[in-house]
Amino acid sequence: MPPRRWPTPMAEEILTALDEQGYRSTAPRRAVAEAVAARQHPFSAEELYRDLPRLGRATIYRTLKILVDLEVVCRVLLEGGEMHYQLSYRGHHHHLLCVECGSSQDLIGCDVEEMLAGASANHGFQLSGHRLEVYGRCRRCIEKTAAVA
Amino acid sequence: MPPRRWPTPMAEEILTALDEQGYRSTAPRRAVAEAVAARQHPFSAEELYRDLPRLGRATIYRTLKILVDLEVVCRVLLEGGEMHYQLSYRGHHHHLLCVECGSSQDLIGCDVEEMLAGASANHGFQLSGHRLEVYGRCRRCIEKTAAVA
DNA sequence: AATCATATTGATACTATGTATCGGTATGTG
DNA sequence: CACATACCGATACATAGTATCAATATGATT
Repeated sequence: MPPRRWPTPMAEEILTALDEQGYRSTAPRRAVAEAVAARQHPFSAEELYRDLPRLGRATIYRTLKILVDLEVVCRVLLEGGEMHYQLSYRGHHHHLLCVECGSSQDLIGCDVEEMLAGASANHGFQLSGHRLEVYGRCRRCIEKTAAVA
Repeated sequence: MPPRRWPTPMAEEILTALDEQGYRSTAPRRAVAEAVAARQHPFSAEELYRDLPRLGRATIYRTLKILVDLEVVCRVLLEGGEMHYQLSYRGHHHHLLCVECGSSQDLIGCDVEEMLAGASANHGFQLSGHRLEVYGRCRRCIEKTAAVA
């Protein structure tokens, strides 16, 4: 087993992003960075709060908001309408959300933007943004079911 | 001016849809149907409640939920995350939402489904649904700005 | 038209997901 | 090490719903 690094590499990236924008390095923010980095699946703000009960609820929401602004974390809207958060690479992208295990993977090879631009133009509509979430079952969950049957 | 019809044609369609599914015709439902039909733009449940203060809040939400299930009304997610509702034709479709005037128009000539199916397959992902909202400025608002300048 | 099973209502309380305020504290800059 | 201020946590408030439940309205039946 390799030695445990502290802070975790992903958490460190978050903290670096904060520092670059002039945000102060505080204990609550370091704790949030670690907790966010440790999550494998999209999580709700309240779940994060439960992970970090010694922090104030407002601090959780405030910090998440900053991280979303910095595009270090992105928001993911579940099928039922619940808002979840997830560590993310910067830049606009979409998610394939597994409704069974809750996992998320980035959707690549899908030029929605271009298609929307064309369709919008036909409506005389000046496109400024969009939101797209895709729901279904991931490969792992499909295989799990197949194995049982 | 043509004579005012009562109930309004659109409201009548809503009430017919309810009746067809065995829902009872009640004064609150008739009031909601009229209020929904009278709305030109997507509206929030709370706005509808303000329009109909004599109805209970729960009734507003309950009735909206039924209408959404019947696909007579559809849910529209605004850019800021607020959920709005809108009278709608049945079947899955998407919206072009004007961030300036709040209007909504159905997006046609955009085969998102097909594109998503292909992209999902490449990820070994079994598609079951998606959510897409498009934000920008409608033709009317673009022209309004152009006229001023 | 009166009866009656039950679908529906509205009041209320509760959950979830945030935002605003504000006195007190920690940070990092000079 | 002083100090301005960014940040914190507690609290209250706002919005968007859902759950419960006693009281009532509906429509089917007689």
